[in-house]
Amino acid sequence: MHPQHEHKDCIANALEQAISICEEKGVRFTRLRRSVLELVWENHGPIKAYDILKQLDSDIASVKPPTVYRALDFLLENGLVHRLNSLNAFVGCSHPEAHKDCYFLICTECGEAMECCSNDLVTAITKTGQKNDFRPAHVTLEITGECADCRGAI
Amino acid sequence: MHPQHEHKDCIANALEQAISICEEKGVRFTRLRRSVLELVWENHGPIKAYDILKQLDSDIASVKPPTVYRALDFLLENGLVHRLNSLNAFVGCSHPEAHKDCYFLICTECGEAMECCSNDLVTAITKTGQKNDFRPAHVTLEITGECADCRGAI
DNA sequence: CGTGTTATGTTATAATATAACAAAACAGGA
DNA sequence: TCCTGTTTTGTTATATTATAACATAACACG
Repeated sequence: MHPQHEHKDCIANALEQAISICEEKGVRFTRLRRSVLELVWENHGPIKAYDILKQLDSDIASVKPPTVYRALDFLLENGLVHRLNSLNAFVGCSHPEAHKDCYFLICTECGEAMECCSNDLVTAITKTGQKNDFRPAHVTLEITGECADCRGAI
Repeated sequence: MHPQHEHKDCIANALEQAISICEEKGVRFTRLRRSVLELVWENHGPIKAYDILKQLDSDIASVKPPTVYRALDFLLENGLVHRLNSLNAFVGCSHPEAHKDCYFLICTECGEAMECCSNDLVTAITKTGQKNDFRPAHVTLEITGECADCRGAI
């Protein structure tokens, strides 16, 4: 699903963006929040809260669930990560500067989640809202299936 | 969100459809499965597994979680209910004869979930799959926001 | 350097879901 | 009918995901 790119670069890039976004918004990008975001990106795919917990635990001493959930809440609120409801998992947002409704192609084979935007989808959803006299606040669109790589590999 | 219709009718209708679908598929629509489907419909909105559990418990003696989850799994597999991932809840499918990808407008005010189908959305999703060389298996599309009734009521 | 605010630590527990095995109900042929 | 394999349900235990509530620490800024 992803070419063999320098993943370190995208982690570094995500962190830099996070720093500048938080600065701009006047919110604190603390060490903990940074560590969590880092772990999310290092994982390179959807990661679960308790897996973050475990990984933090090996670094720092005895981290408890609320610590992780609070950091994740912060990251969600500030558009730095997305939550995948169908997996109870989290992924880094790949365009946090313009964080908005987007959708995910989730491969059930390799577990990767590809973040996408589509104007067609956005307009379709907007129209839908208007037709039903409904004011959308948040969209969850998750498509599970098989990605090209995994299909090819069979 | 829903006109004052005879809700009993739609429960009865849902049960009849369930019976005929199960018969057609050669699967067993047992008393338990029927009770669970009934409770889902009676609730008239998304209902959680443990609420079903509680309600069954008052009827029959001491129902345990697996009982409910197994019945829900059956109903999901046979297209009789949908699962709303963003709520961890379940709703009856309003067109089980043609159960397929559809989406939900979920009002955060009244909690109702409106099931919709939209060809525009289906085509947009299909196109998206093709463009990304991804073979979609299942689509979760849940839009939270405010429905006309609730907005009007303010 | 005090003080209010924001963030983190800590304990406990709530809410959601499944594994694994036992008992029962059912279906279909001998 | 009754045997037998299959499907369903019961039961116990436990895994997984998430939050409430209150204590302590870190920070920001006058």
